[in-house]
Amino acid sequence: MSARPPPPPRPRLALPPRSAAESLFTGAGDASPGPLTLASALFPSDPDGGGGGGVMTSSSSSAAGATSFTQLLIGNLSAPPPPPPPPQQQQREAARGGGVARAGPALSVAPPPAAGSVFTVPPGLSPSGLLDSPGLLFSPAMFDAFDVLDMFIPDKILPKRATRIKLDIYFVKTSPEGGFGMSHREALAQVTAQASHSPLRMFDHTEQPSFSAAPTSSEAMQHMNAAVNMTGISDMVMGPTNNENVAFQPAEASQRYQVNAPVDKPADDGYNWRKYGQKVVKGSDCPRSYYKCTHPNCPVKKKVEHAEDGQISEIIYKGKHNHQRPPNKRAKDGSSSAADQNEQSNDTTSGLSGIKRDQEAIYGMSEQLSGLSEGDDMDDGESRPHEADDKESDSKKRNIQISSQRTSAEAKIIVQTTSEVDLLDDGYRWRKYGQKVVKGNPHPRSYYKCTYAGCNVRKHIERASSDPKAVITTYEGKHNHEPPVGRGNNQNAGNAAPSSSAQQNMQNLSSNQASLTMADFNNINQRPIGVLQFKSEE
DNA sequence: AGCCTTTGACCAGCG
DNA sequence: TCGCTGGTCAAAGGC
Repeated sequence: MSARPPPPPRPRLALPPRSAAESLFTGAGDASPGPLTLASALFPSDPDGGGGGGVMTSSSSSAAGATSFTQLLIGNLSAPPPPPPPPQQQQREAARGGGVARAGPALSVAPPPAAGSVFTVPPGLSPSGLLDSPGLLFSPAMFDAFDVLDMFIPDKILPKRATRIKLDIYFVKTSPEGGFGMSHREALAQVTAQASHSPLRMFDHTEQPSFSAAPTSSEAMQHMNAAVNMTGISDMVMGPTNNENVAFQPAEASQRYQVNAPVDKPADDGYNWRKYGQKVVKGSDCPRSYYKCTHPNCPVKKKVEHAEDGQISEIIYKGKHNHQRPPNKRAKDGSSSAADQNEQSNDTTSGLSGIKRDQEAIYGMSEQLSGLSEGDDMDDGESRPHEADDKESDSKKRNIQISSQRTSAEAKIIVQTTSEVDLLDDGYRWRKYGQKVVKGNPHPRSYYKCTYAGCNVRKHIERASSDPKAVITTYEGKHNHEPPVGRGNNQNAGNAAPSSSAQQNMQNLSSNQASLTMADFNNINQRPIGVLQFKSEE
């Protein structure tokens, strides 16, 4: 062991004694604990509590210096930032923790130097900056902290360890280049927001809590405005400056999904469908319609569920078109469809109304993402339907299903892909508030809520029972805010600089980032709480 | 005439 | 084996 300069003082996070954590799980009150409340509860001033090995532990005596999480943050923010370590040191630190060191702008979460140490933040790094850091990546070793959490959470709630790691790697944020083009996750988030421009309706899911995401009038107004100003999915996907590809960066898979986003989509998805069945499915009073693509030998089907008010509540695409999009019927009478326009140019504008464009965006996104299911190498551009022939087998293997859902009350988008990280890191900040293992699927669903104050958007992430790598993310509600600075869209314009002042940092932190911080640091901690929240919130 | 929807029946998977 | 459920078929009818 070569002598390493003693690191500067770092904030330390410590798990509370078991009793403290249990007190949370047992539900001390109806009110859901806020992130900082959780922080205070989970990171009490008493550092001598239980816990064990792992990243976040209280075994370190130096943890006595840490009081509350807030104080930790304050302390970190207040301390004059020492000069950042040289890049070599950062890399060493990243490698030491077993994490994936990625080139990125000066940001890495220092992995635990040794068992029994605590989660550390590199010197000069503010918590908000940490969260916003494109290069942020929690090392696998950090997930060992879940060992500690095993003490607090019943086995029935937590999945097996391996799965847990996968699930909670969600808060890993990767940036291969340090800079961010708009990723599909961000585009997806925007799609979500746009998808929800329509009046909202409550979803009632079987075997899962229904989410109340009733919009406020201000939200509705905001989205009305957004609808007016909306420029379409192409803007979302391509980013503000150019037609950059949208790169999918699955954490576990090596394939790189990529979308050269078409500009706009027709009101329908551009294909012709024939309804071949309708069924009332269990748990829903609304019928589900089954459609096939009318193109000969095209295997694509879609299921459309309707809400009670007759509006489409869910669309699930299955399969992939093995043909080109047929000419739009409307072209016959002289008006080219958006799909036609889309194929003819990259013009991002159309005269469609916001809501209609919204719907198109969903369909378009679905289609684009559906194309993503093809092949492992998407680097060369969009996988279009007519390219599917030689990739069909691969498509079948992946069995990617993309669905977009909208109702009069709520918008849902389901994307099943092999990438989990992308789906979680959609540009917004999420707090995990629950998890549930549903019948027929050994993998738990995870429930997330947007951490932005007053934002009711939620999403749940479900693993396919057949393929643990396949993740279905369902968005519910609509964001009443833009993606937080430093994540999401802002990443397109480069790396968001941390707030210049500690005060600003704390403001940001208290409103959003601290929430995410705690959600990230205590993902599992919050699960049981979230389960309890289901009842109280509904 | 062609295409689509409707709708009851049928099939397959699963517990 | 039986019942349940989701998915599909196919005849009939409508546009």
